[in-house]
Amino acid sequence: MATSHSVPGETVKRETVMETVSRRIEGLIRCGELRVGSRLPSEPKLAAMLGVSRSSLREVLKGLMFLGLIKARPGYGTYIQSSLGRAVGKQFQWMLLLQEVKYLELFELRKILEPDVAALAARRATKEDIVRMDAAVRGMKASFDRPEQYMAFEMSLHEELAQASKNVAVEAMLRMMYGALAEGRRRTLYLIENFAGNFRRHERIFRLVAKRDAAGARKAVLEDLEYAEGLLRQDLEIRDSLRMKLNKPELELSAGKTIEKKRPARATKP
Amino acid sequence: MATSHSVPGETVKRETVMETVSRRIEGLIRCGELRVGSRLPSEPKLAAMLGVSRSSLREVLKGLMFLGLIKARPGYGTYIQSSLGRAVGKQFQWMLLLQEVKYLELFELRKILEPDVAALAARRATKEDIVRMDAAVRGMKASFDRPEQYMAFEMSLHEELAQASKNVAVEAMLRMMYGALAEGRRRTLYLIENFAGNFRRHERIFRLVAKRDAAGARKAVLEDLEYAEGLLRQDLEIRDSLRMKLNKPELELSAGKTIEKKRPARATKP
DNA sequence: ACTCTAAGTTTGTCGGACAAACTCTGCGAT
DNA sequence: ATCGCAGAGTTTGTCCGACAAACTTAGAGT
Repeated sequence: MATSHSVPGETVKRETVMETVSRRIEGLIRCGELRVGSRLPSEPKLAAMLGVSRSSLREVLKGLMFLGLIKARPGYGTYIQSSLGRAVGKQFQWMLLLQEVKYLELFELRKILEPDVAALAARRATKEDIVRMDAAVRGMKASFDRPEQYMAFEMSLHEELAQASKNVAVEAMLRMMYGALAEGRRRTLYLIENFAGNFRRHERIFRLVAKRDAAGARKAVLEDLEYAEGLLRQDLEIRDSLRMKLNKPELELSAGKTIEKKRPARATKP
Repeated sequence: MATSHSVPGETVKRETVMETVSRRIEGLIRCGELRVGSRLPSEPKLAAMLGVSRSSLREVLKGLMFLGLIKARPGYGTYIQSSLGRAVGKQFQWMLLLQEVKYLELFELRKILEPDVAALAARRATKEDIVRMDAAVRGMKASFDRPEQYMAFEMSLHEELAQASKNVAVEAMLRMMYGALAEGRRRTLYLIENFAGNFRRHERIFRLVAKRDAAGARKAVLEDLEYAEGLLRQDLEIRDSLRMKLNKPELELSAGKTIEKKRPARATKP
């Protein structure tokens, strides 16, 4: 690498429109003109204000949409969204998809984060938080025969715990991980042969948090994670030994396959 | 697709082109057609393959660029990037900008993550990792009179520690935090009156990691973080008491005075 | 063998046009 | 007076075509 020695000419690196517009919008937020919930001017107006074309502006807005910063609705407008929306953490999903991150690495991260989060929750959870956690636990108990519903309630319990930590940064981090883990959890779902045991561990976590036992909650979470990690290791070993490859290519790059639309088929290139 | 008519009562919510294209590209990655370093077909070709216009495709690609998944260069092409590029973590910067996350919350997160990361690094760092960390420490020692350079070397040390943990997920998380913290660190820079003390704590961390003393490294990192947190609290108190407002609006939204006939005046009632 | 020009490819930006989706108003019926 | 519904108006979604800018590559010239 070492591309830092580009001494000759000091490559000016002209600012692209994307950077310009992004910086201007950042300026609007910084000076208080825009905040969470604010409505942006319509695209033609904003484009005129920023001195760029609507096409270029739209590309930037689309980028901000992917980041979950704004949300646009036809006929309504574009609004600045709370960053805790569901869009947070797409990057981690892509990393998993590209196999840059292994599931076991995510579990190691969980073992670092979640015990302390539970400890924070034990100290800071409000009565309302505890009520919602209780609802999640009851939901789990009533869903032993519906695995997907059970997992949904378990995820809900984890999210409530994150929220009870009263730390938005921690909550955002956990949301990222959970988003990435969602698929993995679906794959290991069939491995949970013992719902009663899983439920017992989670109920114990909830009870300890409700009792404000930070140390106990921390320990209980760690135990649960180590059990789940064991399941994942089993799953990975099975997959490794079988080497099953049932990937169905959805689209080949080398084929000029087009989607039929209501528009007349364009003359495909030679 | 053939979603021309919708079944009453079942809001179909037609899939937008953005979702379609994003899903198709995900499929290309999933089936192995695209991987890190791969080159995407040129925009006109890819647009034809996916059956969408280049404009729509470009908006999606721009979104993926904001996520750091791809990088485009004029006259060269568009390539799938490693997620560990610098683009990871923009979301956290926006969250900070929108004041949804407080700096103190980030420090709480750091106190959860970094001690364990240092412990991991102490166990897993390669000789090369240690050499690079040593270089960073030496750089710090030689930059007492150049604050910005000193901070750069300190940041480098933190990044090397993250890399030495040999956990990409952990590394990505830390990179996000550091990206968001960069601005905050710049603001608290003038508060570091004692570079020698700061250096001593960091050098101690490095020595413990090099000695494979995981427990010691964990404790040393926690101490450093608590010292830095103290500095941040001082800074915040000063700002709070002064209430300095020197924000210069870069652009007014209400510039368009041509709207006279009807003022929308949406109150955005809760 | 080297340099520089030229062509070709690819992304960046622009402008306009129309469709789709939504909000809001106002009219009419109950 | 209240409710329902159609219409107008606004805003985003998608498409098309064109040109500029930036880069790669190949070839001509020295």
